[in-house]
Amino acid sequence: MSALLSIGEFSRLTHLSVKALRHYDDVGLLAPIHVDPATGYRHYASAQVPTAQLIRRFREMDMPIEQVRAVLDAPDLGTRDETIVAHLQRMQQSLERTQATVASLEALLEGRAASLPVEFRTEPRVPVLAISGEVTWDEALGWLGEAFTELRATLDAAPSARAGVDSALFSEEFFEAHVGEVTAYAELDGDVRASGRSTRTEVPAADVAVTVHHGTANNIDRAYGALGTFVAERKLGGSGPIREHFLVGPFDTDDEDQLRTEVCWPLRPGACN
Amino acid sequence: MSALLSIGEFSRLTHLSVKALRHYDDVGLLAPIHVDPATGYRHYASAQVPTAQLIRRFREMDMPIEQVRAVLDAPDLGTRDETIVAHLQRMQQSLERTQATVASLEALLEGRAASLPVEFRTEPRVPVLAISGEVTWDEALGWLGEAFTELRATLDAAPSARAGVDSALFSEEFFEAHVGEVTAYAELDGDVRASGRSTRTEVPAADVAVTVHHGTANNIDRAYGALGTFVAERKLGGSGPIREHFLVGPFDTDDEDQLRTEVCWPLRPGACN
DNA sequence: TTGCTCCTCACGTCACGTGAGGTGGC
DNA sequence: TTGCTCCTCACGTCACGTGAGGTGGC
Repeated sequence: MSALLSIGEFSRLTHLSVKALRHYDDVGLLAPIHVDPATGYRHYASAQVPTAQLIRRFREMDMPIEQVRAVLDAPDLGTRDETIVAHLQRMQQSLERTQATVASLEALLEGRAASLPVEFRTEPRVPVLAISGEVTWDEALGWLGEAFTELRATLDAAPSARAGVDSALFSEEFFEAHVGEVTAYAELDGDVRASGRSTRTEVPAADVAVTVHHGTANNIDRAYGALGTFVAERKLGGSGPIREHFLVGPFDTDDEDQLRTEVCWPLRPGACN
Repeated sequence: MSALLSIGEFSRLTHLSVKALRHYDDVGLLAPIHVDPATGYRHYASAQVPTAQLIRRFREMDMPIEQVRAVLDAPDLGTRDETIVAHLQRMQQSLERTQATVASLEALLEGRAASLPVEFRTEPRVPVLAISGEVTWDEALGWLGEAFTELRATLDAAPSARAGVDSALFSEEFFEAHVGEVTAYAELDGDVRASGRSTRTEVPAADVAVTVHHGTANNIDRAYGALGTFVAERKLGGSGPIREHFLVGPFDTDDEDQLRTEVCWPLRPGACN
């Protein structure tokens, strides 16, 4: 009862272009039920129309082909729905990011410079509980959140051991290649037993220029720009990782406007003299 | 006063990767103010930081580089804001499309087949006022809207001349290549003077299978699938453009649920006997 | 027999990312 | 002098679109 359709007919039926159908065959997403061995002609079954319609809808939502395959191959409804919901959440987050970007755009377009007060400081060498890893730009916020959650769980065993706020080191490579070493850490005062990914180590001393960023991490480039410009124009720049101290972090408040992040820019040796 | 920065420093300052900065130089979006002729080393000015931050934000919203360039080069604030608003509207539309897609997904996932009643009909050859053009898939809805607006303006001069609802012909190529000839037309009863892009012509007779699609054009593939499957399984399929009659179209209602579109699938000669 | 449909390469698109292989500056 | 930073190709990615050049089916 299921009729055989040429690729052109199937295209008109499903609203997928012929080129797209050939591509879906090539990548094994939607293979015609029969291919003539002599001519290579593709023949689709009318029973494949619903699958094709699903594919078209998922691709219209920009779901990657690998994920479409995962949805189609899902062994049960729960798995399938999870994949779909995960994609929707990503779309939603993307929209929210765009909206936040638009909101932050106006100040930049009007040329309102973020004239941030800069101070100098010598950060001493301190013992810390730390988690390090190779992290990509896009996953950095999530990675930090998990790392601090883990550090906090470990520190709960010895609450008096913590001597500083959640902090992080970002390697130069992390900024320049958008993938590189990131270290989440908390300064220690007392003793604590490392567990999980966390290790006891030390953060070296450094002369730094410091400014405080107010608000969400999405706009922290403005503080970086102001701080880096300030340092560069005075020829004070050094090398080494950039530090951030989360004076008021996501664990402390749900109000993004209340967030406070200290950005510490490394100075060349002797810059503070 | 504006300091010179190496590409690495500028990267850390602006949060743009080194690779991205080189690319923006290659395409002429953000050129360093100085390039060492001997070594090829790029040197950026700290005064370029705000421009870089703008670029980063626009790219974060997935604005194409050509549009970012247009925004940066905008001769006045009005032009600039127009470009930005246009991009935001596209983002918004994309979101709305996704939401609509999600809504329509459930029926498909649950396998609820659209069991649409199909009837056969012989469409006679009729005189029409028509606008034709090569149209791409994505612009089709907008093109049809403009075409019908223009046809209606012309028909206003002779209101009694119209004999049918807004209709359209879609070439096979339009479905198979997602670009091809589309014709918007209205059947004529009396005389009318063609103007603008519109011409007086005729739509040929055709035996067709017909079903009525309820709701927005985004889901019309379901009617196509049901109708095309019906025709194919009975081996009735012919060639030629597919017709749509907008029984209740966007000019008639603002309620998407009220929309009614007749889809007419061409049959082979003699299929109606 | 003539178009027409379909086929398979091969390359282009977009905004970079990923190495490879090599040179100047401190 | 030794790394380190920076450089330029050349190619990969993703989901197709765009021809080019060629063959079977009605």
